[in-house]
Amino acid sequence: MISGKFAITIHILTLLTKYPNDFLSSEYIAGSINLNPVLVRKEIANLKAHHIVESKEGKNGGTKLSVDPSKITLKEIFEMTFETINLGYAKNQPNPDCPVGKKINQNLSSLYADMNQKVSLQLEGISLEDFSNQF
Amino acid sequence: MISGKFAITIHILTLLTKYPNDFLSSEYIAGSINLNPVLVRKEIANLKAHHIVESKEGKNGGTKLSVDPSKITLKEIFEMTFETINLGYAKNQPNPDCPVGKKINQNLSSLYADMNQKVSLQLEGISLEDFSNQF
DNA sequence: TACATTTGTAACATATTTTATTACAGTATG
DNA sequence: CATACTGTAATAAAATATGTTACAAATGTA
Repeated sequence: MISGKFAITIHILTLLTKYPNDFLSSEYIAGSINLNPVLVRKEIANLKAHHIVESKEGKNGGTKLSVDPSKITLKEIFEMTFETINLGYAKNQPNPDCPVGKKINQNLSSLYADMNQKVSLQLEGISLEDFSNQF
Repeated sequence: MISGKFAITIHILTLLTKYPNDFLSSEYIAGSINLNPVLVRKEIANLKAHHIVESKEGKNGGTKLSVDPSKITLKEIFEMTFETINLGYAKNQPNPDCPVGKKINQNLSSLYADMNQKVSLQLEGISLEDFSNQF
């Protein structure tokens, strides 16, 4: 999994929104992000799985948006990248004999769930078109 | 830097809140978190720098809260751990000749700033005491 | 048809970040 | 003065993220 997936994905989608009629190659996109084309293709594979872009193989191939950028929000993009807001958990099984250790992850989970809800509400209000218009 | 700093710090502070009259050793705290005591001491060093805990060296030493847990909020704790909500940036200098590459980080920054504001508002409403009372 | 170009994907390599360990000087307690 | 702590640096190990190479399959075009 790529972290910073969201940032990369937004970058890709913004480019596709700017050139809605062209199939952009992963090489071209990678040139704008300054990232390895293979990583770009991996993120595109994810977007394809969510049916928001389509690719054409072979010569003059590439990728283009397959949805209306005014119809998709940053919240959906956020969710497509499998990202969630969280500030970490106790990774090493905390001590179950300690009242705090026993419940810490559960309580953090519920805190993070609330954080995600707040952020989702915000992201829901921003369409890909809105975001792209800033450029 | 420790990631999951927030989670570790909250864990430490919750324990200290539960035993407000004792100096807890880093070994004891590490036992609840199931983490290396040195890492616990590093996080405590940070808390000390923010004057919210105090430590005693030597035999029977340890750490205790030095503030009223009803007076400190998760927002302050969040900020003490130097964490911010962000979903990544273009790390490799994106292409400045591309209108998107040129502004992507700036636009992401501003998006993330809004996210942080939303989250901060939420965390501001939860005191350390509130959080600890869940255990 | 043959060639060039591009996606799709796997396998592997490198770099970065996190987490853990070891070590030991300094400090308080009894 | 022995013991049990903190404080901190140096180092090691593990985990994660990112980059590279390679190549099959697809597709447009000369």
